[in-house]
Amino acid sequence: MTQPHLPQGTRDFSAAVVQKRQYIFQTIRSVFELYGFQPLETPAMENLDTLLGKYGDEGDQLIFRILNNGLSHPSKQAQAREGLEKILSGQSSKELTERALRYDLTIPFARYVAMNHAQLVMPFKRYQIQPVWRADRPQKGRYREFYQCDCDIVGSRSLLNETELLNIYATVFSRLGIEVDIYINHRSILAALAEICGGEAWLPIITTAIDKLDKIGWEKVQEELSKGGLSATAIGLIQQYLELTGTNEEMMQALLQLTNQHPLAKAGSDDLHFLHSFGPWPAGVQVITNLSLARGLSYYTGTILEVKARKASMGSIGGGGRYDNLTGLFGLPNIPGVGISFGVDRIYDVMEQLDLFAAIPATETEVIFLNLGEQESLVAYKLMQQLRQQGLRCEIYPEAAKMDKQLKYCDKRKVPFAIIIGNNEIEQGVVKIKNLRTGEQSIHPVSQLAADLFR
RNA sequence: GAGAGCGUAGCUCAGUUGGUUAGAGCGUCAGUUUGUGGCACUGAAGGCCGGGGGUUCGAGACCCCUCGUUCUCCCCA
Repeated sequence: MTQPHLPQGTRDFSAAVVQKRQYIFQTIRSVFELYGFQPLETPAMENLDTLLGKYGDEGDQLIFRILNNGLSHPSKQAQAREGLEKILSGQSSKELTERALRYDLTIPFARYVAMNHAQLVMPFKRYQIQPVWRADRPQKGRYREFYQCDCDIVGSRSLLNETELLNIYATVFSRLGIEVDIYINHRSILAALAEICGGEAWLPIITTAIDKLDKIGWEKVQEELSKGGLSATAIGLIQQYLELTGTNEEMMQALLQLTNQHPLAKAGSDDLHFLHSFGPWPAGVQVITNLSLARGLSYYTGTILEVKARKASMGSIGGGGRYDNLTGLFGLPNIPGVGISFGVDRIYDVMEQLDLFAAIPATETEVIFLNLGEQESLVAYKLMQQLRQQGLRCEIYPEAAKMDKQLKYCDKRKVPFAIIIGNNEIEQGVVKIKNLRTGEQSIHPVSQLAADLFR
């Protein structure tokens, strides 16, 4: 018998961790609801078809696939072998796997909207807090099972939606006490850049390269661009683009000059200008135009945003953007949408790094009844139930162990009060309350117990 | 998909250039104290040194394989 262990990249959460995580969930949920979003839950698994092709080639590789059942049945074996050949040659195989664990919450949401649009009141605002799974190699801040908290608005092109999302980010991180930079950029600006560099086809190469600027520096970005086949002139232009600095106002002006008033650049710059007009943001929150922000997911078409914690070493703790035609993938064209996501597991790690959990009130047991024997424990049990009725968190020690041991248990559990009911107390119709913090003991008539405890 | 580090008691870790019977702190259990915790003292239990193979008179240590884990790149929350 070997030691049991967890699947790679997953975790158990002990009581203290769960309470802190719940605090984060609750903060996010309450802000979502404050802004008028309604909850949605979707299944852990989706049909593989629903997910494939939505996240790029690398994303497809990271989808956890679920093996079909019943493959060993004689009637299925030939198909299964056929399927295996497909898998081995890098294709996907319906014969072996037709379902997969969800990779994010956005695509299942798009699937839901496509299926239910007739019933939905547009613009439709939903939030969703559920785990997602990715077959990534785990490392710091990266897990194979983690929670996302998404909120999206579909059926509206208004920039007020982006404004709402920025405010949701600002409110949540302000309430959690995390100082953040919210970076924003616009796909139209990147598209303009690509067109000037030779056409739309260059967009993926340019975006993936410049997205790494902060991490690998211009030299390496330049290398990657030239490997990707861009001309020296184009690379020179991109360099000028990335060197634009200053306030949003200044950057946008320089951008328009650089792109020769390209209409796409103008459109993007107008949007960013609008979003910047909504400050000031809460203390500790900054909204910053970052022209090197690109984001990998290909379905974004408008505003894109990403959140980084200022004082922590951690990748992005949130991200999102506008997509014009996500439900088009499921046969429902022309439904625009915009949404953001919170990465709870990374937010937790950041808060742990920065020691921001101090203020969370714990919900622990307030009273433990000591067990001094069979008869005594029955009396204690009845009293305990009365206190529970009144909302006091109580427990009884389940075994008539030595009092020494029971008190040590109370001590370790950090319970503030122990109640002692033995023969003596029963005969006199009283209970003894011991304050574990001070060591003081007091005698109370049974009828007075609740009143005295709540005082 | 590519690369690096680390696996010794329940936990955190020592363990010298390879050398007797593998250690500490914390935790657990028992006792000092049969109805009174925290502190202290005494004692006990607890290890195939991740697994397999190899080198050697001798391996926790060195080599190979493997599993697990952490981290970096890629990508992402």
